[in-house]
Order: sequence, then C-alpha cells, then structure tokens
Amino acid sequence: MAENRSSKPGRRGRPRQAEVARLAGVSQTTVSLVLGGNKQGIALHEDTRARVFAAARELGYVPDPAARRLAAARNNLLGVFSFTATFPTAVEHSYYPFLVGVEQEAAAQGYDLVLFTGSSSGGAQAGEPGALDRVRLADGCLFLGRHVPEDQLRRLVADGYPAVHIGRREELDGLAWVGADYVAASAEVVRHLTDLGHRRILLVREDDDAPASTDRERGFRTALAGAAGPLSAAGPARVVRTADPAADITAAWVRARVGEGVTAFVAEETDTGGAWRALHAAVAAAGLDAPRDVSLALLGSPPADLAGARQPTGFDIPRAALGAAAVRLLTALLAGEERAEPLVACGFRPGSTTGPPPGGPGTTV
Amino acid sequence: MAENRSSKPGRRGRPRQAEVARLAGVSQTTVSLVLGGNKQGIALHEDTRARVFAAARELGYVPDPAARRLAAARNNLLGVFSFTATFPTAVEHSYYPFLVGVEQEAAAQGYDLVLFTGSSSGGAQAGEPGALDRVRLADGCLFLGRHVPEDQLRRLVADGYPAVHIGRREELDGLAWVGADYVAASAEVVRHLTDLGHRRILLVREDDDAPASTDRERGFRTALAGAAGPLSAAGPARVVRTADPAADITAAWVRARVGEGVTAFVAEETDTGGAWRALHAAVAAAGLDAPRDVSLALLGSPPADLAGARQPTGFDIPRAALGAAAVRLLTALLAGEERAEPLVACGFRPGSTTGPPPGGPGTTV
DNA sequence: TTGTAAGCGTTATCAT
DNA sequence: ATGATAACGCTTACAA
Repeated sequence: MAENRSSKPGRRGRPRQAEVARLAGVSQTTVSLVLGGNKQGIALHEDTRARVFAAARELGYVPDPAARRLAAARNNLLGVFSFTATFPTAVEHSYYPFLVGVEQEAAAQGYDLVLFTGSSSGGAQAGEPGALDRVRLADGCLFLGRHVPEDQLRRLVADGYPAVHIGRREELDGLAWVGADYVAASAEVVRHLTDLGHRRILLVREDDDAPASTDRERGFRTALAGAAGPLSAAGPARVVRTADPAADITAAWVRARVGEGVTAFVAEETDTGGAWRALHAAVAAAGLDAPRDVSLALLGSPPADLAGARQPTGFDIPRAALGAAAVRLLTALLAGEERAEPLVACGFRPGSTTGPPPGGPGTTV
Repeated sequence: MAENRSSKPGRRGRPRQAEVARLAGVSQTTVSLVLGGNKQGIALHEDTRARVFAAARELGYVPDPAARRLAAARNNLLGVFSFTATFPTAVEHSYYPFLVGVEQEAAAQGYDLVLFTGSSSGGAQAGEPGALDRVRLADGCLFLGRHVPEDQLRRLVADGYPAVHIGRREELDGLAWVGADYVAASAEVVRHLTDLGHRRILLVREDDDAPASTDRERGFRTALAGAAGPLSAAGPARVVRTADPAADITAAWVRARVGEGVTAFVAEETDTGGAWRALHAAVAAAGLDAPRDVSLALLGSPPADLAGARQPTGFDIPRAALGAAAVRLLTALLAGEERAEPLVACGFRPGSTTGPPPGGPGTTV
C-alpha cells in the first residue's frame, strides 16, 4: 500500500482525473478523453464536455507530467541542460542570451521549460554518470556548453531521445544541433574590408582548431578569394596563428605588418577574447588609430570589459535567434519531422573601426 | 492497451528493472530495493546486491524519472512564474538577476526548475483564468512581478499549494514572500549622511504609497530620529512628495533648499527612476557638484541609462540573494517547516556622491 | 456516446 | 532476506 497521500510533499490536494470525474458524474476515462483534447476523434456529448471542463476548472485540475509521460504521452515540457553553470555570477558565461529566444519560442509553441540545474555547484554534476538521464522527464531537451559528457549524450541520442545542441557539434553522430554561420558572417566582414579598398588583410587567430575558429578562417579565405584586385600577390602570411596573443601581437609587430603594406587586421572572437584584446592593445600602443591609420575588425562580439571602447566592426552572434531555432528544431524532432537548416545567420555590425585604407582604395603600400 | 512502445518518444530500448531482475535472477522488487539505495534499511544479501548491480551495469539500466516520480509522489521540480515577460529584450525588466540565486539554491537543494512561459507573448497569458494552475505541476512555485492575478494566486494558496512570492506582498493573506529590507537599508544610507555631519536632509519621493516607498521613508525617518544633533529643528519638510519629479525638482528648487540649509538630498528608487533622475539633473543644472556642494544619495540602484554617471551612494537590492532566500523558504514550506525571516538585507553602496557638508560637520547654514 | 480495464516503470507494503 | 502485489495518475484499446 502506498503511503498516506496527505504526507506526500507537494501534492496536497492536487486533484486528479478521478476526482474531476466524480464531480462531473462521468468516468475517469471520459475526463481523460475530454481533457486530453480527444485526439482519437471520439464523439462526445457537448454536455459531457462542458461538465468535465467545469469540474476540472473548479478543482484546478492539472495533469501530472510524470504520469502523462509514463503513459507515453507528452508533457509539453522542454528541457534545458547546460554543461556550464546555468546562471553563473560571471554573466559572460551565462546562457541567458540564448534563453531569451528559447523561452519566447517555447512559449509560442506552448511548451514550458525545465531548467535542469545540472552543473551548478551543489547539484548533481554533469559529469556524474546518469546525471543527464534526468532530462528524460521532458519531451525533449536542449543542450549547451563547451564540454559535453559525450558518452551520456550519445546514449540519450542512441535511445532516440530528442536532443538538440546549441552550437555546432558534429562529433556526436546523430546529435541534432543549431549553430551560427561563422563562415558567412566572417566572409561578410572581410568583404566589407575589401569593398572599402583594403588589399592586404591579416587574420589573427588563436592556435587551436575549434570548429568556431576553423569556420571563421574559412570565411576569411572565401571572401579574399572572391575579391577583385591584387589580393593574391605574394606577401606575408595572411593568417597568423598565435598561442599567446598578448606576447606575440605587440606594437612592434603591428608596425612591422603595416610597414609591409597591411591596412586591415581581423581578429577572431574566442572565449577569452585574447586575440582581439591583444590586437586592440597593440594598435593603440603603436600609436595608431582605427580607422584612421588601420582598419580593425572582429569576427564576433567584443568581450564585456571592452564594451566601453569603440564598437568594433564585426558581427554579432544572434544568441536569441539561435535559442529560438533550437526550440524549433527540437519541436520538429518531436513531431517526427526532418531537420531544417541548422545554421543561423549572424548580424553584421558596422561598428566604427573600419574605413578606407590610408592611402586610398587599392593601395598596397 | 498502450501503443506499441517503440513508438513512444524517448523510450526506445531502455531496459527496465524487470529485465535487470530477470538477468540477475531476482524479483523486480529486489532490483528496486537494491538500486533505490535501500532507504528502508532492509537487509539484503551482499550476493544479491552484487548480482543486481552487475546485471544493471550490463544492460545499462537507467531508472525512468517519470515512473520514479509518479511512484514517489514528488517531482523535485520548483516552478518559477513571472507576471511580467519572463525574458524580455529589455534586460532591466528581466528576472534574470533573481534567477541566478534561484538556480543556485535550487541546485543545492536538488531541485530542477520549471520556467512557466506564462506571460510571454504567444503563450498563455497570466490573466487567463486557469493559467496559474499549470504551476501545480511543480512541487511548489516562486512568483514574481508587479501585477499579480490575485484571485488565482489566492486559490492556489488556499488549496495549500506551496507558493512564495519574491518581493513583499502582504495583501494576499497567507502567501509567503521574501523581500528586501528597504527600511534597514534606507536607514543605513541616511545614517551614513548624518555620520558625515549632515543635519538637514531631504527625501524626495514620488507620490504613491507602494510598500517599497513607504518602507524607504520609514527607514529615512528612523535614521533621522536616531541621529544626534539639531535634527528636529524647525525647517522645511524633510520629506517631499511629488507626482511629477521632472517638473517639481528643478534647479531653482534645489538652490532654494540649499539656501535653507539643506546639505543632502536623498531620492527613492522607483520603476522609472524619476525622482533620482530629476534630482540628479536639477543639481547639475543648479551648477552644484556632488559631493562638493551637496551630498546625494539614492535609496536603491540607479537606472541603467545613468550607469555611466558617478556611482550614487545608496544600496543595492540583493536580487540573487532574494532568489536564493525564496527557494529556501519554498523548500522549507515543502518540508512543512515554519517560515523564517522574510527580509533580506541590502548591501550598502558607498558610491561617490556623498561627503561632509560644505561648511563642515554640523553646519546648519 | 461512455465505461472498463490494461498497462507505463517505479516505490512501498505487506506476506513469506 | 526476498517476492507478490497494490498503488502512483494517466492514456488508450476495446467492450458496452
């Protein structure tokens, strides 16, 4: 026998279908039928429907999500699981910007959200085996964060659990994801520079091979390949990799590159913003002004602590749009539909660090 | 008969306790007992335990949270319902700062969060009858926002549903709440001024009787009453109410008050920040500098658009702490415990708009 | 048109 | 020390 129900926490007086049925003078099945939207298209007396609705409203009936799920129906719950602290004090690592879109789209589609407090201190760590299984309570789940517990996620996916990762994640076969189109966005920024007349453009990137970095370089190269003029002329490498931007990107280095005819620098955005930060500082230290002496562009958004500085030309990752796209993809998955285009366009940000090259368009030195 | 299980989303091929039992050669009950941690302290053969664990690992058994929660009659879900748009684009109206604390504390207590997309555009509006009933899905729920659908909330509370409002809300009898201690915080700010030597201090408040305003005035008066010196000397009213701060708080007005011996102005924080904004502008327009000529304090935090200006002396509402306190109160409610202290202390913000009165401490003109 | 009954995968209460 | 067995609240085939 189950424990006395009044001693069960969180359930005091929560009405069930049986009680609604009693009040309405019908069977519990009928209540389920009426309240469940009658998917089977079974004929029901309008009278009965009305009485059931009235009774349900009077009692404040709400279906139990667990029971619903157990009975193989759906919850109208979408999970959100972050592998980094969900609401960290450091805002820049928060997933709030995504949540803006997730929440809006979820609302639009009639879903509530379950925030799995996965990785916060005190809660179950995402690393713990089985930590991810909690998400099965929801109809489907959104995942985000840098470090994914691959095994667990793979398992979930293999089991056919609807999961969508926010951010490109192709190493997990079969995992659906939505991501920002860094290639196109980067190309657009560089094209902006070539359109202004720049011919010698340098990309400063950090020394790792994350997809986000690779994509940006690809966009950079694409735009250069498509530009008119003496772009392919011999000269210094157009892409500079550095494991330690602060040490390598110095005022002297910038002066040297400018001396070689470089008129524009492009930095990739990373976690730390190291490349941009270093470039920014080095240009200033070299006594150069952007966009007067050189043009500067950032393939992404500036770190928060540089918010006071001049808005860099670049692009913004449409976090809210990504969140919304993720929800759309997830609900499509739930409906058994095919996945759509996973890439979301980034918005070009004109900023004010770019202009024509000092010597006029097309100048190479 | 239920639908073929392979068509049930998220459930394909997941082994259940029954299968583990079969493999281990025990009953399903025993599996539950062993895997469930044996809370009842029932004696079990080490052999049996080992066999069950082995079988579970071999099959990759993972308990179904829905089933678990259905049987256990709780779901470890805490609801969050906001009466204003949950994730509005305008960050200043978002409840994110509260969520930081809510999420951390919830995680610490082993709860996940359900974000009811109640008031967002597209979702069910909070005004709709029955919209609030969705929260019954969670073991308990946090509410926040200015405009509460009283009837629905009252009903929830009357039903014994564990609910906590973030922000003082005494008009709903029996509704638990946590709020910021504006009285103490305001008193501290004013005491800071009297300690500096100010004796003629004016409070500028808007003309409504919201609890938040009343509390601040009370703190203001408390501090003045407790200060040494000729504070009670006759003079202009120490509290000024205005329905239109921008119109009433002018440069001329400020000059007149200063002429009467006022050395410090205090404004309350409101939604619009109107009082502070007006005071700030008027003092500047009067050609006065804070803290050189007058001291200025704000009973709260400055509006976002004044973030660039000098940090006003005042206090900060500890939103994260409030969220955490709300969660603690809610879980206490769930455990059937008494409610604790509902007031959370605000942090004093030194700022840089206060200093000694121009003529030196104690000067009255 | 409505009701009966069989699950869904657990947990908890009994008997053995 | 273990195993039937009855809930938990719901959905859904099927009988009436």
